[in-house]
Amino acid sequence: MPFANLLKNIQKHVNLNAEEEAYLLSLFSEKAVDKKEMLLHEGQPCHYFYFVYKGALRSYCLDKQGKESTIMFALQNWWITDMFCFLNDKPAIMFIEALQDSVVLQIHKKSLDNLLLKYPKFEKWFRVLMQNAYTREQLRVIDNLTLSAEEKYDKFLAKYPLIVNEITQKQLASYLGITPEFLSVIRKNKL
Amino acid sequence: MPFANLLKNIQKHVNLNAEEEAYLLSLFSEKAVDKKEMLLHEGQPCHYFYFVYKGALRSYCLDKQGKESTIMFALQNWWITDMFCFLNDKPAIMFIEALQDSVVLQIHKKSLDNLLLKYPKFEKWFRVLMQNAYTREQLRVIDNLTLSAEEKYDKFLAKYPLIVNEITQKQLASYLGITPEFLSVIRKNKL
DNA sequence: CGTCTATTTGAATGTACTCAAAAGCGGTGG
DNA sequence: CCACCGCTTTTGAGTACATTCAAATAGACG
Repeated sequence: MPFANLLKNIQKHVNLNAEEEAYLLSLFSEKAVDKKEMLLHEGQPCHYFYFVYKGALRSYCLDKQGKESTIMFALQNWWITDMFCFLNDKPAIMFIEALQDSVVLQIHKKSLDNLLLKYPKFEKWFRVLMQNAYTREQLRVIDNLTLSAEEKYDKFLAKYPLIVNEITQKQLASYLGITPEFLSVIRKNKL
Repeated sequence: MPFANLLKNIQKHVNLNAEEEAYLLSLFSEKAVDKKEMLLHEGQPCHYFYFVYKGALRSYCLDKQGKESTIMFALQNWWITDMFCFLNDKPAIMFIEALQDSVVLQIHKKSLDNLLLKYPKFEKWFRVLMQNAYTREQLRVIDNLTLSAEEKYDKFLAKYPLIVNEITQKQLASYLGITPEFLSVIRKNKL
């Protein structure tokens, strides 16, 4: 029942009648992604917004020296895309890869635009998503400005205990903005 | 004409008839803030969302050691508040201070809620604000993860040339996440 | 003019990085 | 099922970027 989770997620914010529900679901399609497969590649158009039905994904970007920075991890029931490029029809600046064999429900940018035009009640749902995303990123900025590497690591563990099992140390380091070597040292010092 | 700017700002996203316009404006009130005056103090309820009609504001928070971190600067026609606490009716974790003698147009959280309920078309306006805020913060996270202090400084100058004139070096340093002393060195090396 | 804060400068320090080598682990194919 | 390959993790030495602390100078404001 991939769509049950999706509906539940959206109905937290909007009450839907049968017609709206049917129309909404008609816009999503299911897509399986194998572990290590890329859902989005830097430079490609970013046409889809993804709901994680099952599995785990990661978005990251590369700087000019080839260093990876993880933007976010997405577990079950999370949404993920390269939001800036999705919203502005720009070529992607990020990669999105599957950390495990996963299943996503994807909606095309045009479909989302149509949805919001045809049924403006969905505006609220999307607004709340953006609100939450904004305040989450703002907290992350503050943490990056004020915390030491070790404190950032501790906070990540406390905030996202489920994510830690799905990712490598290198991926976590690239989310925290430190080197994998140094994260290794931090972990050793905890023992 | 403080309200003309406000209207123009909102009408970029929503077309309003006379009734909607009148209702909207009835929810805002004008407030003058002197330089160095606080619009919001940590721990206080954060009931208002502010539109900068004139002047310049800054939001920042203090960590446990008393170190300031600037969250954002807001010039004319920008919006500012402690968004997380505003949306969730929590006590503020930030301060908002006037950098110059300023005038803001403020709307109460309850008024905004009523506005969105009564005229759902405003959802789109607020959604777009949140979208832009989100993608901006995400870029800032990426910059913090990938750039050196000097690169962050250069990027800030390029992106916000108008802000630089309104703020002290200490305030800029606390936005970039470096010490004022080190920013002084960076600047000296440019000459 | 005097006071308070911001900025500059420099020396000593620290946190985290780079580079390199070894060990561990997971997946793949024979 | 084991052996091998590639990637991740560990470990350590040397280094760099940025901080801390302190003192001197400059600027802003009443």
